Amino acid sequence: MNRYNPKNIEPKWQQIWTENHAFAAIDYDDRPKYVMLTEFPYPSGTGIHMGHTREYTYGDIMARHKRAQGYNVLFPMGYDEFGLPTENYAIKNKVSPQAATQVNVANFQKQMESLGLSVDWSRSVHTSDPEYYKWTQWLFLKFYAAGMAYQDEIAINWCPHCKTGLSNEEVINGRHERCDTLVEKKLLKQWILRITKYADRLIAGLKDVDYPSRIADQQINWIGRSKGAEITWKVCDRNGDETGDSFETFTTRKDTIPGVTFIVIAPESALLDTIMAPDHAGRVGSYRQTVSSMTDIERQEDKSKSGVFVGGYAKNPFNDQVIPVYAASYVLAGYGTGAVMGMPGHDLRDREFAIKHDIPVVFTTSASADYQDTASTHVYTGSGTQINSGEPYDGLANRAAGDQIFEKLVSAGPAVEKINYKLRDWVFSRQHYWGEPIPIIHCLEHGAVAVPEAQLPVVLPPVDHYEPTDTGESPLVSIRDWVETTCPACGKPAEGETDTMPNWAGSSWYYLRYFDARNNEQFADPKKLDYWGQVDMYLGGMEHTTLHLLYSRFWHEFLYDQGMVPTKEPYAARRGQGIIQAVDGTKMSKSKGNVISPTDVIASGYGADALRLSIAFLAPYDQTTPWNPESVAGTHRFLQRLWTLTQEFLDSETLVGNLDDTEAQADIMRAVHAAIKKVSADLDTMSFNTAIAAQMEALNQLYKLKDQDGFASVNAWRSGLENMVKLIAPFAPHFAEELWQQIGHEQSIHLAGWPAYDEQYLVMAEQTIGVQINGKIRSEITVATGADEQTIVSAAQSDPRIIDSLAGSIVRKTIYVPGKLINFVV
RNA sequence: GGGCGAGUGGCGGAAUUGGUAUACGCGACGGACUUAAAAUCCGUUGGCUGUAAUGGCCUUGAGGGUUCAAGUCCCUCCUCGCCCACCA
Repeated sequence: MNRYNPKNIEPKWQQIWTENHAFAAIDYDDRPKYVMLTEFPYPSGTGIHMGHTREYTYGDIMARHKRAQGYNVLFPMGYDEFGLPTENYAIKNKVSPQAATQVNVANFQKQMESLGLSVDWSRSVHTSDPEYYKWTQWLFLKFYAAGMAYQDEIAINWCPHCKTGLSNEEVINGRHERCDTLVEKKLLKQWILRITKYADRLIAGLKDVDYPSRIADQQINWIGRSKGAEITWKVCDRNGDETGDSFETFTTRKDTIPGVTFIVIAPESALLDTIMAPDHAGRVGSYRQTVSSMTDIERQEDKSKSGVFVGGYAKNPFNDQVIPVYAASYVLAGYGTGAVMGMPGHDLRDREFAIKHDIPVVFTTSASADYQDTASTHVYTGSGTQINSGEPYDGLANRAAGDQIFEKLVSAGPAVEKINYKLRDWVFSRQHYWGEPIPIIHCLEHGAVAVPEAQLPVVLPPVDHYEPTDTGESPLVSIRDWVETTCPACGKPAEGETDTMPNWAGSSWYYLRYFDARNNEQFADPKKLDYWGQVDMYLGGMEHTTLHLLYSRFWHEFLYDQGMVPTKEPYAARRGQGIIQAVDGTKMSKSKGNVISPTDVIASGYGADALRLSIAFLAPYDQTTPWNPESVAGTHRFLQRLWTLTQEFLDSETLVGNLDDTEAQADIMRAVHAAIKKVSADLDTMSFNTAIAAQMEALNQLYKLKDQDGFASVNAWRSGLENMVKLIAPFAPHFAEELWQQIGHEQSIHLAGWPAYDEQYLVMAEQTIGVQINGKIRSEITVATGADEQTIVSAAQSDPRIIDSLAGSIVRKTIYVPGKLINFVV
């Protein structure tokens, strides 16, 4: 009998699959289509890790399952090649990013192939290939033509280490998410995409797709839509004489307007110049200086509520009260109007500021005594009765009072309804070499002019040095013969844009390219876009929720508006896989030396199939869970047991005829069909761990049955084992392919279809019913399936243990749950 | 501070609409095979108790509640994880 050895069979089948193009997706095929997308990797120098392996294993299981079910499955893969790590690697090792990328991609390719992924490699895309980024540039020009891309000199997040601008999404806790350097502010002329114009659409679109609520909620929170009132305040002197200037504040708490006792303005705001009194200019100026010298994180961490009185006043439009205006760092320039009404009665930050600067506190909502200490930082923000607001507002519910106050101000003029977003426009320029050149030519006469379509792609020129410059300009600036060009509009000398796109550009539309990866005429043929339509399932990391996932939805919605894609949303369903932690439950990291490499596990002799199985068996797909090195041994053992049982059957098959033991047959069929039912249901809900458990259970059953009856019921055994192999095929494809062949099939198992279960095999002649007394299990009885309630009740009552337990009590009520249990209430 | 989620054996984790808690796997222990080890196979494995059996009691973070019946529903609290965060 031959033994299971993954080292012999895995490379063999990988080669056969490749040679036969076994997993090619077919355009316009009659079968229903299914697009199974996993995020494509950034080909770093370290190779694939457990996170990749988990994601691609899940994707492959689903792709293979759908294929078995008769779908025309597109399971593509590509490489997201542009980005800083490669550029930094290139600088350090004095190689070109192109060369480094090539090496890394080859390594990734090899490692992914060793997992046995059923990817259609013929469609793979490479974002740094000019044939690909030609279309990224082309799409950028569509944004530009539609007024969705613009240039502005703004204070951007600047990473002093990487010497590049960053989007808000790339700044985590005031640090650059890639290199952990403290982010500074820097004034630079930048290309910006108007993602804010799609804020509402990006929220509304979530209704049409199947995303887990934590992903949808996170996007909604990130967009941060809030509806409130914009109030206009007239600037005045301390006596209430108006200066003629005014400004606006935004609030979601209209009911607190009567309790506003001060105004705070962001130190950066130009508003201050019109409001501050000349004799306060010195103090305000030095405060502004102090604040602007702080990094983002210093400012965030400074909760001291520093600030200065600017010597100016404003008049409360509700009650004409004259209140002081301050400049304070806790007000953000970028959100709302950069000015905030201080309502220390019911806002914690305003209270803290009021306490520090001796400003009176007024309450507008009644609350328990706890909350009425004006020196306390215990602030009531709940609902209650309106107070201190005069007639007719006092005594109303505070929210209702707020609405009426707002209406009064609207009709009088100084208030208007306003919607604010936390989402900012997307800073799209990077001052780096290793990215798509932005296809724009700057002409003295015509300004920014799009590079004509026929001249795309604007190819990255070879350069000697990739280091970013200290001036904040891209290294491309020094390639003069690349920069110097002519204006497409007037033909006069002009300069090409030297900023490149962020690494999120190429990944914003890559899934569309898989539909038509080799098209030289269009980014994709509309007919193929129609055929493949939406991505049916998109698997990826939770960390991309407010980055790549949001960006690509934005691009797609824009393309839909341009009539370039047939669907509003790119991804019909999205799931995020959990993280595999190190054995000790901490994050795997190189510095801790606790990284488990999937390639090492495969090489150790367990093979890819056992690895895939153990990853899928470890925990529910979306759960963070520690790696258990012993679990591969367990799944390997399971494969080996299935292998051995099949070999034993094949060896015995010729020796024994079919003895047609109907009872043994029924047992075999029941065990296997129960597994078919469970595994099929679990695959639909991505419950991979229980799908595998069900197969293990069935195998344990089969071993027991073999010990009892041997292999005499040949037909049942053959059918049972074939079905077991079909069930394991999506999880352990090489293993299944090999066994399938040994059982005697010539065609690949991926053409064998998915088994259907037959309910008739699942019906048992007898069933056990739990017998409870007052809800506690006291015994169990075995009755014929389908026995009526009366039979079961009397069977239970004649059970010796129940007779014992019931002795001396009166049964008041009997509850019978069909097929499950019976409960006597005494 | 806001949003989302979780707490079940030594460990990873199971448990349809409330209906026999601890499936499956790992580990551990005992045994078979072996000169020995690995591998493989068989058995035991929530806790306490000890009348050793068709036994009793307890057990899903803590406490209360609803119910014939609660890991599951409700209330109060504790702990942990993730994301966002001076967003008015």
